[in-house]
Parts: sequence; C-alpha cells; structure tokens
Amino acid sequence: MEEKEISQAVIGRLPRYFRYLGELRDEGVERISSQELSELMKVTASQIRQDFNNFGGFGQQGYGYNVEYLYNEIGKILGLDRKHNFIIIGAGNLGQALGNYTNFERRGFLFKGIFDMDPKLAGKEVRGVRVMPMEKLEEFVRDNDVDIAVLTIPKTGAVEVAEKLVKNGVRAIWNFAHVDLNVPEGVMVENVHLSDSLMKLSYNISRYMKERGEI
Amino acid sequence: MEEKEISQAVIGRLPRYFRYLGELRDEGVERISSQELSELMKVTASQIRQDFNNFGGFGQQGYGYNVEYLYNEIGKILGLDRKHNFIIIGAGNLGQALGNYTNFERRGFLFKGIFDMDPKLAGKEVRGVRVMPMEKLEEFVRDNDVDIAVLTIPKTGAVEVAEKLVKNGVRAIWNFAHVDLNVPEGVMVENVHLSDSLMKLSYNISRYMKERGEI
DNA sequence: TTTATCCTGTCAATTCATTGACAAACTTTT
DNA sequence: AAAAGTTTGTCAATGAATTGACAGGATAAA
Repeated sequence: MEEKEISQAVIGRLPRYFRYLGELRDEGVERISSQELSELMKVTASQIRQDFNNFGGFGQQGYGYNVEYLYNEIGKILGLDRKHNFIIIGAGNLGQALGNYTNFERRGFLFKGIFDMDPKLAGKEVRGVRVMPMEKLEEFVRDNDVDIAVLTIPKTGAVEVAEKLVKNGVRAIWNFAHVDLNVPEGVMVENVHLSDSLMKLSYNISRYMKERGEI
Repeated sequence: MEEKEISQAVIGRLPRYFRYLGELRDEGVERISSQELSELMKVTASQIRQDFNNFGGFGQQGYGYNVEYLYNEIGKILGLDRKHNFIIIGAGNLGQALGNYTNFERRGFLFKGIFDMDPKLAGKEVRGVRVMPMEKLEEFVRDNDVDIAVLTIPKTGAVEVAEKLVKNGVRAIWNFAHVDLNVPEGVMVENVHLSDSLMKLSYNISRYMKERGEI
C-alpha cells in the first residue's frame, strides 16, 4: 500500500491537518476544498494536495475532500486507530502534568504506569495510577506491553534509563530530558527539548529588537 | 553586523550546538574541529561550518574552534546574554512545572508571575511567586516589563488571552495551548504542541510496524 | 626554518521541499 | 442533456537546505 518513504516534513504537518479537520467535523462541515483549507490554515493549497497525495487520493475533482473521511484517514496514517500503552518515568510536575492530561486517552494513548526514584512520591496517585519505585520499572515494562515510555527525569540518568527501557522491549521514547538518547535502530525517539524551544523564541526576540534598533 | 536573514532551519540547530559546547566546556575541552564535533553530534562537518558561518568566522584554519569562545558567541546570538521576564498563564500541572524549572533562570529567563482563573489556586505559591487571578493579568503585564508570556491554559480561551497579552505589550508567546494563535506582525509565537509531537511518534511506530509486517 | 598536516570558509553540486500550472474528471447550473 | 464551473492529482519549475570539494591560511612536526 504505502511504498515510498514519506518525508518528516510532511509527517510533521499531519497532526495540524488532523486538528483542523477535527474542528471542522465538530462544526458539522461536510466537505472542504484544498483552497478553502489553505485559507483557513494559512498554507498553500498546492502543499495540501501534495501532502495528502503522498498517501493516495482522498479527494475528488469538482468536490474537494470529505471532511469526516479525510479526518479518519489521517488518523489511521498517524496510527491513532490503535491503542498505545505508555508509562511515565519521573513523577515531578511535568510527569504528573502529562499523566493528568486526559486528551491523550482520547487518541488511544493509555496511561499505564508512573515511576520515580524519590521514595517520598512512591504511593502517590496520578489519575488513579500509583507512583512506583524505579526498581519495579524493568519488570513492569516486560509484563505490561508498554509501547511508549515518557522520560521526564533530569538529564543525568536519562541515558541509562533509556537503555534499560529498550533492553526490556520499549519501542518508542518521548524524551523530555535535555540530552540526546542513543538508541539502537528501530527504536523511535521524539525529543521535546523545552529549553531549545525557549531559546528559539529568545533568538527571535533579539533579532526583532536588533532589526528595530532597540538594542 | 548581521545582514542577511538566517533560516529557521539554522536557528533550530543553534540550541543543540549550544548544549554540546556547554558540555565540552564543562569537561574542560579547549578546542574542537568541525570534524570532531560532527562525530559527536552526528551531523555533517560541512553543515556545522556552514551554520556557524552564517554569523561570521568563529574558527581558525589548522586550529578549529575555541570551545569557550564559540559557546559564548552562540549564547549571544540566541539572546542569552540578556534578561527576559516571563509570566505563566495557567497554573495547572504544566504551568507549575515550568514555573519550578530553575534551569530557565540560569539562561536569563526570570519567572515573574503566574495567573489562573481558578480561585482555588489564587494565593498558592510556585517557587516563591503567588498565583494571581486573571483579573490582575493586564495590569501586571503593563507594569512589569513582561517579555514572554507562557500559555498553559486549555485552548478555549487561549486566543482571547493572547489578544489581551499583545494589547498590553507582550512581544513573545510560548504557546502550549493546542490552538494556533493569530497575533499581529512583530509578535513572536513559539508553539509547543505536545499532542502533535506524540502523534509524530505514533506515526513512526505504526510505520515501523508496517514495514516489519507486524500489523 | 622548512615541510607536512590540519582545518576553516566558501563555492559548486546535489538533494530535498515548495510552489505553480494545467489536463482530466467530477459537480452544478441552465 | 449540454454547458459552465470546480477542484483534484500530478508534472514541471522554482527555491531552499544539505553535502561535497578544495584553495588558502594556520598549526605542528621535523
């Protein structure tokens, strides 16, 4: 079905299409053309058609795209038609925030466990899930069909924990630790380096101020 | 000094260079060649030289780059040599997590205020800063030289709050709300759409499984 | 000092991504 | 039923980003 490699540039845009289409669907919109969608999303219509075509023809000439259908297809492409069990390692504010974020559940991401090395946190509940000590991590991963591990621990230790996770069968890591993980071929890592993002913002502020002579 | 527009592709790589150089510096490394750095960071040496050259020649033939110097220069480019006051709007888990993240302080990002519409949270302290009610937001922004506003509220309301922020002089928004903000020219927005990031991970898991015939 | 080696800055070549243009196919109107 | 109007899928053209190659300047070794 899918033969050629899809570029990450395209993949990166899919969630945004998905979001807009979901909103349109909720508003009861039945069909939309690439032209209309392009105005709404502020991208070119050509890019939209090109992007969708990577996955086959979802539209129809003279009609456009059926919102509901397109929404579902993109959902499938993103793998949202199946369940993913995830655990969180690091039960600090960020780990708890992600555990409490119920929207993930709606997309098929099921919160199954949370771990922390701090014994003070052990037993505390996050959305009905008890914080477990790190000693239980490997066993839990082996026994509970964990697809995704969310790393919300300081960078010290993150590399080591990632190795343990991979060794016990985790296939994907959502990495909030500020360090690059070195995982074997076939293990997916998606980095969320918050301070990198903040620095980009800082750069753009500086640049803007320099342009305007405010510095 | 800086004339030509630097592409966001380059800007996006600067924080990572900055991180690696900081670590090298902390390890006492004095000099490094693009070749060595490329092996460490797993990018091409050509890209490294090309990237740095956007900002002028930081290196020297036959020597390489001075780690300390390069680190500082990139810091300056990123605007980390000056202070940025920031406030957080939304004192849920995520807002509190960001407020408590002391590393931002080290980079010159100063946590000045946090707001929430929930009266139960009013008065609660996050790293020495009292949660204020939303009614105080606009006044606070006007009076306290706020550079960056961090939006950690649900998407309902985010657009409206962003408008208020801009109207009162905020120049940059770090947006964690799952919605696109529509701000005037000159206001910087850096989006952190966590669920988009998670969907990308999900896509890559699915793709890998399909490749291997596991689906 | 001289020679060999190293390594940047930059230009050119290549690859990748985006945009523009239009034939073909469908929908709507007359 | 025919004509007019839409809108996709795709090809070609353009633009942007990455990689490769190397001259020339600096360092290190002999």
